[in-house]
Amino acid sequence: MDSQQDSPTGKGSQRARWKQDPEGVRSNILAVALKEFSEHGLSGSRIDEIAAKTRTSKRMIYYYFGDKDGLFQKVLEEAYRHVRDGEKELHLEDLAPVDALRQLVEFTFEHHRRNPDFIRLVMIENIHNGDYLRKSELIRSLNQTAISRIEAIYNKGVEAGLFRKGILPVAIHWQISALSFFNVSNRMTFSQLFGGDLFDEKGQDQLRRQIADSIIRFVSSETPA
Amino acid sequence: MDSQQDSPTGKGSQRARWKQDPEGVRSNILAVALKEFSEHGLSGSRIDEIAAKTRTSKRMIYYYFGDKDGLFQKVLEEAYRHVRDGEKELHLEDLAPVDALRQLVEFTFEHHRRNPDFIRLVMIENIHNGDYLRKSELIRSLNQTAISRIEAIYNKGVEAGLFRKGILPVAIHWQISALSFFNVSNRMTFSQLFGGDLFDEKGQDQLRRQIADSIIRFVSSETPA
DNA sequence: CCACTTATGTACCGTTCCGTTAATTTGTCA
DNA sequence: TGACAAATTAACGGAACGGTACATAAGTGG
Repeated sequence: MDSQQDSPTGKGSQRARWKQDPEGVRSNILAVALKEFSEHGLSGSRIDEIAAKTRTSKRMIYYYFGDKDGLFQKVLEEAYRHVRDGEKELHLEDLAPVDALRQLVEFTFEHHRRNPDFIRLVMIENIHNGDYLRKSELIRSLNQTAISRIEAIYNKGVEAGLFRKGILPVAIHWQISALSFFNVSNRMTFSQLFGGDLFDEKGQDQLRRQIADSIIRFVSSETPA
Repeated sequence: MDSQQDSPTGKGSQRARWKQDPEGVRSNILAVALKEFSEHGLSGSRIDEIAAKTRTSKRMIYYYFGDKDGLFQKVLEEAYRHVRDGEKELHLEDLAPVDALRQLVEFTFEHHRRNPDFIRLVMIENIHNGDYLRKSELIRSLNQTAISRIEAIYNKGVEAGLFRKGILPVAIHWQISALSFFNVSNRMTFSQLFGGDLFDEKGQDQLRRQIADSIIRFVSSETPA
């Protein structure tokens, strides 16, 4: 969720020191809209409010994105891309299966934790029955790597006799996602109902290790130390 | 989310065959509003639309609930009460720790699955930073039983040498909630990104057993059969 | 430097939507 | 049965909001 200062169209931009800056305006709108949507939801956000926080005018939003739905659609796509990009920092190829899995779980946990805007956007998208995701070819293509990454680790672990057979990689991914996602999505209500101890810095460290343990135990053929 | 047919004020009602029916109207509004809010969110819902689906008029909503926020507040409280009531069916006292825990997990999983409206309401409440929950004295009081129920099972398990020490009951509850909640809350996006196999009847049966296994393994001192 | 496309700002329109005003009907109880 | 409170209806006001019309500036290619 940084971007934005690269106004004069970053990509090998031949045209420097311009007054007009389509790409910059576009991405500025997207950044503001992401924040606004993730804060207030789709119908809770106001186009006028978004426009006001932009460096440009309301007219530009309609010029580039057509309407409110179109804007939300693009915001969602941009957010998915940004988050999936972040996951590329992860390199697990030469780790032992158990270490790789622990690494993956803890990374996912932290990654979600650092991107609450994205999480909230996905919550909102789920409230809208995934309608905007459905319309996006782009996004579906970004996600199969998550499964194959797990599959590689899992298969390696099974071959080494460390993991038990018969678990679907997608089920492992589901469980990792669930725990990492819930940690952000339901923080507000959970901490109000059951106290905030799990969510301060120390609590989160414990939780992160704990869910990594949990996932490892889940797939292990024996109890891990 | 049944209720509602008990119009002539259910509670040992002395006044039968009435034309006016305050309690009936009130609960009819709440039922319609629950559905509407859980479907469209707080700002996405229209008071006029709710009123239209009611057996009464818009004015009555304001008469009984003040404004939109007040209505949402009461809907939330009502939903929590209803769901917590449903949990009273559960009796685990005389089961062995492992069986009790499995029972509790599978029950929670199914219970969430059967109450998607409630789940969606909680998602919405989280998007609004838990503001409405915060204002409700009522709700907080309903929830401590969830923790003590787990604590009883866990302590029994530890004493019997079946469970390992050093886990917080609230962390166990957190994990059960996360898995059961995510299963409903993120169904739309998850199934679109990774396929729907986990969510048909067979997939859900497997998932339910699987997460029960997972929780049990998590607390166990040894690998379970 | 001119014709044409792309980008941007201003002012405005029609509708939706929350909430209210004012009056009426229904029931209570002394 | 009549005074008073509770419940309910119909119609409306006014602000908020999504979207557009129109004018114009900035940039491009010939």
